[in-house]
Amino acid sequence: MKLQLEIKMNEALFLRNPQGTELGKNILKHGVQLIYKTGFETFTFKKLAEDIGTTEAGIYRYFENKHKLLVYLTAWYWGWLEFQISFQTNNIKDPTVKLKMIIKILATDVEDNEQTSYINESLLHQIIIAEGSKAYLTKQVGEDNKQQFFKPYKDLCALIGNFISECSPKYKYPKSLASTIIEMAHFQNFFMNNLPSLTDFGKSKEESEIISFLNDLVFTSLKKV
Amino acid sequence: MKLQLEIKMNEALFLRNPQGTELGKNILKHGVQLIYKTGFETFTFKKLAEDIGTTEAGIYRYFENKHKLLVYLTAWYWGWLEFQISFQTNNIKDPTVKLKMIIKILATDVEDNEQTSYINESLLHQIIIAEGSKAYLTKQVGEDNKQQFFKPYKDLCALIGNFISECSPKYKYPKSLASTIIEMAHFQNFFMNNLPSLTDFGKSKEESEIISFLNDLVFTSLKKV
DNA sequence: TTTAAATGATAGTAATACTATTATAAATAA
DNA sequence: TTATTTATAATAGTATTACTATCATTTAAA
Repeated sequence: MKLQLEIKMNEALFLRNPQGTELGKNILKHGVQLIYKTGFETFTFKKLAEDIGTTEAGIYRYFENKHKLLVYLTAWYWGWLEFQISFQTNNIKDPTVKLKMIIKILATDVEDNEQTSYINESLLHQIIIAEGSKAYLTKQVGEDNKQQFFKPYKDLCALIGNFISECSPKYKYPKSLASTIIEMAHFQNFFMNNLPSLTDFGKSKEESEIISFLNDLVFTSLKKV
Repeated sequence: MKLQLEIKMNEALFLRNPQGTELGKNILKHGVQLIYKTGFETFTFKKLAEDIGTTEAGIYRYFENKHKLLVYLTAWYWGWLEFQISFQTNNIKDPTVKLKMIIKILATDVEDNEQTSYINESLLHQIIIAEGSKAYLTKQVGEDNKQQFFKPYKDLCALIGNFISECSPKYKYPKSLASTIIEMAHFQNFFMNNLPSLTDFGKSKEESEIISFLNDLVFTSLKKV
């Protein structure tokens, strides 16, 4: 049995549902590849169209502009990740164990390059590390937020925050600690690979060290006071 | 006595030293204002030229492109901040007290809008919060790093890392904790104001709470094990 | 089989991100 | 003081980006 995972996306993110057509899926697939390859700044719909073998106008029928595409991809990623987490931590009761697993999932490169989906999650994970913040670090963040574009991210953050509170009901900053974990799982990875002196992992470049760092950070904070 | 603070900048960041001429200073001054107002994405040299009352070509004589200007401003900011820190924590011996002060400086909005300098540090601080990461979240980060564009940021991080090690010599992740503090001082502020459910400060919107959060994060981590 | 939906092909516009040239004003050195 | 460098202004021009519009054709659904 091969099950195609279709993540329900916020309809305001696109003009035409890209998950519903061939061209749409190609936009997502090649979009991920091209953004990964060239970076978001130099990525254009024209280049993407050439890559796919369609026209610029064709892509504009799906996405209003490249910012929307980026927000779409990040939303897709967070939705996908929450699914991964709920799947992998299913049946685990101990919130401490659960939190540890979440940290590991967050900070581990996605290798499982399953071709089930039109989106290469491994590349998308790299995109989120390097470009993800740009989805909200804009002047339109308020508008975008009103339209619920960041809901998957906020949901994940809330989920993690709840486990933190379960672990340590008296801890005062569960949500901020949750967003810190998420952001740092990515930033420490980016730093390790690109600005290594900002981390303690520059030599080894092992993501396992990032996991240790985050575990230390979280579980000393939660040590029942 | 009114002393003009001139921060020595990496020469590869500009074509002509903007701190040395009137137009140059205007580019910095109005550049900060305009980036603050419109956001980095919609900011262009043309608009900046109109603002200043000069021409696009005039600005290109100082900066190769807007990315270089952003990197310049971030480098200036980190240089300025390190000066602020070394000034304000001078004569303090206890590394714990020092670290606390640094966290406070990092997470406190710059209000002191002194007109000594052509750069409005208060606005620049806001720019760093919202746009700062874009200086290094690019495909050219490796090149830019080779040219030492991020040295002021790395120096500050090293400085904080050293205080962390002084506080707690056995702590294993001083640099990563330092970069986490720096980044989170800004990100939690951005989240608090724009995506409040990612923090625990959405109601109050008090930066003092961010400081408490960071202090808790750091000093539980450093509790002599 | 009709009709609608999706795509392709082509064109066009305004703004962006630059480069180049030439003239002029202001500061500085001889 | 004049000569000369340095900084700026004025203008023009190009390639690319970020779109919008139109119409023909293919594909799929009713």
